[in-house]
Amino acid sequence: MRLTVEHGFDQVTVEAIAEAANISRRTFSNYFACKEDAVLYGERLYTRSLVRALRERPAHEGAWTALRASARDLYVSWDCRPDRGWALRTRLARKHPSLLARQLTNHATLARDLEEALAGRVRPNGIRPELLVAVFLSGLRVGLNTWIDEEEAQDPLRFVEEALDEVEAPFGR
Amino acid sequence: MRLTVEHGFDQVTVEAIAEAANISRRTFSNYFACKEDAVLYGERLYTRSLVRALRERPAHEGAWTALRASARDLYVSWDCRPDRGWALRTRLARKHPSLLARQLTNHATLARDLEEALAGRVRPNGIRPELLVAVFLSGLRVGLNTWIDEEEAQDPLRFVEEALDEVEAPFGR
DNA sequence: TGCAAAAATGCCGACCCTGCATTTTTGCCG
DNA sequence: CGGCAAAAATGCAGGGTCGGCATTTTTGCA
Repeated sequence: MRLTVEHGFDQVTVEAIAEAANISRRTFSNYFACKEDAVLYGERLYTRSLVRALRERPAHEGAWTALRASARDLYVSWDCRPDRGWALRTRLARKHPSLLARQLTNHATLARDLEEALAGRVRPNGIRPELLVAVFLSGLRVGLNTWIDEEEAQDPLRFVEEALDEVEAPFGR
Repeated sequence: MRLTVEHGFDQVTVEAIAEAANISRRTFSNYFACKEDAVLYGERLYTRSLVRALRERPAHEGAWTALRASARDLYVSWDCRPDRGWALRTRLARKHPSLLARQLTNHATLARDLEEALAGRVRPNGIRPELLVAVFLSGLRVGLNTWIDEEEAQDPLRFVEEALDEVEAPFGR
């Protein structure tokens, strides 16, 4: 991230990252498939935390309730102080297609993991897990994007909750 | 697609594609940024058609109605006979992360185009276009995936409509 | 202390991607 | 029909990425 901020993502070579980390070019490849993965590594950690948070919700909670609660839990577990790096990474991904692509892939993986973690929970109207998770992640994503668009000024959780309310509400229900 | 089916996606080099198409390696790059783009080119055409279909819906229709109708319109414009290649490509993308990544990127582009094409339409409960489109595309994707999981036996539209009904229904609305 | 497993490294070949200069093809006008 | 400018295709070279394989260095532990 430091090198990227200093020189721009495209200018940073894997070799430079390896050197800055005092490892060989080859060793870098033992850990990351590409530059993109290295930059997005932090994101990966968060997605795992989210899945863990969901698994740890009480078993009696419904799927949707548990999903929303796990987002809150994760946020609280950061002491309600979101990682600045997170916003930085997302801004970067907006500018660099290759990063975005990798981020989308991570998102897809997260979706599958969440679906799995929902096993056994009651779902609104029996909606399929894939659909429920997709709706949830859409809300999460749009909420966080809004937060970033607002220069990260306020509480990200607020924006996320708003977006989730918004997907919950429509269709004259 | 032919080369991919014959030798496997990973084994096919850009050079081989160029040769099979009787163009030079360099010319390939003038048209596609990478192998993945070439394979997914057909998909790109469909997404464009979908956006066009949406634009051509009567202006008085609400956003959600227009979205659902445009999916039907597109399907009908294929004479209700879905492209076999489409299923083939999606199956391929399931196995190859690099293809999946590219497909997800295309999906993101499609989402932005649809949001734009929704301008001026009334949206359920005033939900943001990003969210509405995300919900719609989730339904579309899950529906089509279901169709593929069922060996493309039945009418894909049926699965799509079911999935869309499903995202429309929950949350006790 | 010694040694086997794990991690890191070096080297290399195959490929991908792009900019630039050059050649070929096209489209069209007089 | 010939000529010509624009567009398309090509060749080439440079800089990167990725991954296999053999080798060396570190680690963890009996």
